[in-house]
Amino acid sequence: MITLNHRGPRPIYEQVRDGLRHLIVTGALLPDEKLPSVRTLASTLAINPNTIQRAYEALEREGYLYTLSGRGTFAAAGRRSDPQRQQELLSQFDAAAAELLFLGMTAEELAARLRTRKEEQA
Amino acid sequence: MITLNHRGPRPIYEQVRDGLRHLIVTGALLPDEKLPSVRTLASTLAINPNTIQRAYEALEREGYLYTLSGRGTFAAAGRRSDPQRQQELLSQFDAAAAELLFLGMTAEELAARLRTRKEEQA
Amino acid sequence: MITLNHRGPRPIYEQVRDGLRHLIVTGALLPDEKLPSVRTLASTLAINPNTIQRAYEALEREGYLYTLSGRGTFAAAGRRSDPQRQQELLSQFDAAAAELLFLGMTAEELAARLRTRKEEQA
Amino acid sequence: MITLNHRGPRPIYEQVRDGLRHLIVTGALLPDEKLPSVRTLASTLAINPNTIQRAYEALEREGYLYTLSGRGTFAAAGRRSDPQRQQELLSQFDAAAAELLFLGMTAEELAARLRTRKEEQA
DNA sequence: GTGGTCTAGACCACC
DNA sequence: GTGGTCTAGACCACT
Repeated sequence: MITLNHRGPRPIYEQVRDGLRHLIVTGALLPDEKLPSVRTLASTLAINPNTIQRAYEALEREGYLYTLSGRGTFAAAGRRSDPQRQQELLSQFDAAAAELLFLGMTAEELAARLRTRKEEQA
Repeated sequence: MITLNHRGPRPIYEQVRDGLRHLIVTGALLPDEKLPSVRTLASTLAINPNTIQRAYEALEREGYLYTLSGRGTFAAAGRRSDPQRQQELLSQFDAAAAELLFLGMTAEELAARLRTRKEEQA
Repeated sequence: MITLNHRGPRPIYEQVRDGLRHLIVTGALLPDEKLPSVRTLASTLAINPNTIQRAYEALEREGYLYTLSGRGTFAAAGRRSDPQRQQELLSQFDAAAAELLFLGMTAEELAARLRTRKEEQA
Repeated sequence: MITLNHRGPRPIYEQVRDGLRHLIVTGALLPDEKLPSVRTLASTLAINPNTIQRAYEALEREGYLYTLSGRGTFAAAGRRSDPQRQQELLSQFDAAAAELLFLGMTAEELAARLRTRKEEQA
């Protein structure tokens, strides 16, 4: 489920986009699983269908979703492409890791956390 | 060195704050090392001293800096505890890791990256 | 060989048509070489024979193919004149060239690419 | 100036996007030149501001435009980045060139056309 | 003034 | 039914 914060500066469509992306990359939505229709999700989240549409469109552009016209929207399988996005993620990963290490966590703790994550997704 | 992006929506002071924090947590600025004065850094980056001041204040509030009045501003040492910040960082770490794993990276690759990072900081 | 993208909005028959035209104009299919039958190609590509038929008809209309009834379908030779198509191709050529030059490629690089292309076809 | 075809399958926002991109890459809009405001261009073209906004948004994502908040939208300078777009353009360039050569144009004619293009942009 | 976001409601093509 | 596009009109933050 996706929770929205209507206050605050983050646009709703970004929150929806990031929430859906999270569901996909963590395996909560399996490859080729159908997502709710634009209208359904819109009424579930109590927002306008256009806003959902915008999130779907962004995720399709990024390759996390695909559309079969007239049939619906589906989760894509993982891939190696888009080096730019991968670079951005590695920067985020490094920055978070560096600060966590600075704050006293050990590399072993973080590696263990990685393994847990991997198992959950598998 | 800190690079600023004057275009784009991110406020300049956030970019300065994050850039300085990055220098501190990666060990580029050692504990108790003196930072450039507000005016010096402002002229180096060609921006308003108030903007620098705001970044310094934020980092001092977060505990990454301390100020000795009349002497200057200095990098703090790690090992402080701010559970909220730590929680936020772990979320960022998990999110980036999950997506990188989805995109085909292995947990081993990421763990190796952690070790490299740790050595650079040590 | 022709690769089809079943996702995405482009009709299949257009993809087949463009793929075949590409084989012909690059010399992969020589003039008067026999193309696979509608049924054969349909089963190779795992799509409906009607779709192949539609692509063949379009290419025959454009002059890239000819059909001998009862004998099969054959690649035509070049040097035909369809000023409208040529105009369209020149527009595409100009547009792609302009953007590539804008992105930093040099006219020499593109001219060299033309020569390579010509040699492959010869 | 941009001409729109309201009939036909091409979405209007794509026509606007491609038209503006063409103005930028051919040098009709110089780097850092201000584009008309969303509302102005919308009324000029007699379409809804949201449609213009969508075109501007796409071009900013692609790096052909940049926005200074509250100030306006400006043409970006050429760059080398986005290898994916460059690859796509090279494919279009090759496909158009191959068919033009097949139809009887010579590599010299096309190279001369490239030089003309380059001069116009310079 | 500028761009950015959101809502409401409509129409289309495809299945 | 599905996604995709467009219009109309509103509100926001920033300069």
